[in-house]
Amino acid sequence: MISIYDKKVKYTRILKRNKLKLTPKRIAIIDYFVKSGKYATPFDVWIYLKKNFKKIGLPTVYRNLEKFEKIGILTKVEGEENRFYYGICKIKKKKHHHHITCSFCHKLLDFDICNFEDLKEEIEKKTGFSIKEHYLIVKGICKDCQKGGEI
Amino acid sequence: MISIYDKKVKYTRILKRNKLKLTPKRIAIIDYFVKSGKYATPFDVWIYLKKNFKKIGLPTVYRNLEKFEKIGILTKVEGEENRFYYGICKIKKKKHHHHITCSFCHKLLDFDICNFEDLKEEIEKKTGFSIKEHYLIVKGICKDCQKGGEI
DNA sequence: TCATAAATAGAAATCATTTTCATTTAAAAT
DNA sequence: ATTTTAAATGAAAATGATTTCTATTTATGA
Repeated sequence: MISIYDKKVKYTRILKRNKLKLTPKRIAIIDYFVKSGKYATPFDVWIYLKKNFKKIGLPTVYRNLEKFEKIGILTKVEGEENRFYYGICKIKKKKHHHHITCSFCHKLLDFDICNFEDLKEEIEKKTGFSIKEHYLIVKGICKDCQKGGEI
Repeated sequence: MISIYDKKVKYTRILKRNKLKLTPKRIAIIDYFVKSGKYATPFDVWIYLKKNFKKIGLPTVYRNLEKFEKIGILTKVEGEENRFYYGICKIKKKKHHHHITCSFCHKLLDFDICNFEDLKEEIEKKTGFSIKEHYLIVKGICKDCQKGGEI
């Protein structure tokens, strides 16, 4: 098990390798995701950063999340209501996976269960399409929300 | 096989039954979907209506598409780039189905092939979620675009 | 320490969608 | 057929997520 400190070091190294400058805000953003372990919207991250920085713009958050996705430390997932979520993907490197979201608290989890390949050919035959990609979006109630009312 | 004329009559009847007034614009909107048989964005529909009506606002299209979905003559599907598509669903009444979209021309088709039930329990066990719904989103190249270059 | 390219703030732009409100209209009541 | 009235509409403005622009600031390599 890697410590949170080691994780931060690790992510910092990735920033350097990708020639991204190491700014306090970037460290705070990574920190946020490492600590929470959850998926969050740019707005969520912004709210968190405002506690620690007098000046912090929402565009900065958007820009950095986008860059972090590009270099592979965050994963971008389409969530509820046309909003995008970012998070550190738990599934190992690029392994095919899908997402499940909680309808109450909007929590987002990864899982690597999928049986799409069994269907692919049948769908191609029926629709005439040549299939390139697929996403399975699953919604339900997460463990926490099943117990405790709303959140 | 029902004629397009009969279809229009049928949809008109549904409007009446749902206490929606029969306006020329509503008829034109239904007409559009019956004729084209495709999924389209509110904007697409608006462009079409502008040819026949001097005054036609985009909000009117949005409002009507929303109502038509509510009473069941149209299906709303999330498509590419945060846009929603509406169309007359080919799959019979409320039968479980999914959607496939063309990455080139954004065409959208329904298909009723799905093997999610085989996975459900496994995902619930792994994530702790109680699953309520799922969507399979498939992307590829449609028959037309496979042949003829771009569109 | 300095030079410079990258990062940032703040404001404004975008773009799909929704709301508001005054006007028009379909259809129910007369 | 005419009146009544609730629903439908147009036009403008609001919304909300996201992006772009530009001037200023800052991390970092020389």
